Amino acid sequence: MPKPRAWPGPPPDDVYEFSMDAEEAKPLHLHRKPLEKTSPLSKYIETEHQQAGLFSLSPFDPSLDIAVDPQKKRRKKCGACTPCLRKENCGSCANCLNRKTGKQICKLRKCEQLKKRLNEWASSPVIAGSPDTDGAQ
DNA sequence: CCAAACGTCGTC
DNA sequence: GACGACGTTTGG
Repeated sequence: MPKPRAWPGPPPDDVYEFSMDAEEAKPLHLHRKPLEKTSPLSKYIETEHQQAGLFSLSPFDPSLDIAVDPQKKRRKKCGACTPCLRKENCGSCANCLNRKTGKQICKLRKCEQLKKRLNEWASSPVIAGSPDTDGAQ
């Protein structure tokens, strides 16, 4: 078994079952922009800051977002944690030294949220700022 | 199209 | 359990 792995790709999802409404059935353009097209990083960060410190409840239902493909949707940096605030890479960590092969962001810039597993992150009721010294596990 | 970065699997 | 490597996704 050279490289069995799990699935080399997604299952037979050659077609989607969503209703092809005239409004959404627009031509697939030339690129693949599923959703969130007009979301500048700056705007995104601002939103995160607000949600992280000003709003306890999300303005939108996160369930709808993950309902699309929770296991395939890639998360983005929160932009509010210390690592995210870092603008330059350290250039000394393994990721920086092996960025070409490792293809990963500098360890010092790795978002606290992304460090957690998708399951843990999805289970977290709050957004960062909760180290929780209870050590539940 | 390319570079950067995330997600998952394999190995130590 | 942590780290490394590779594939894939995402943004410019």
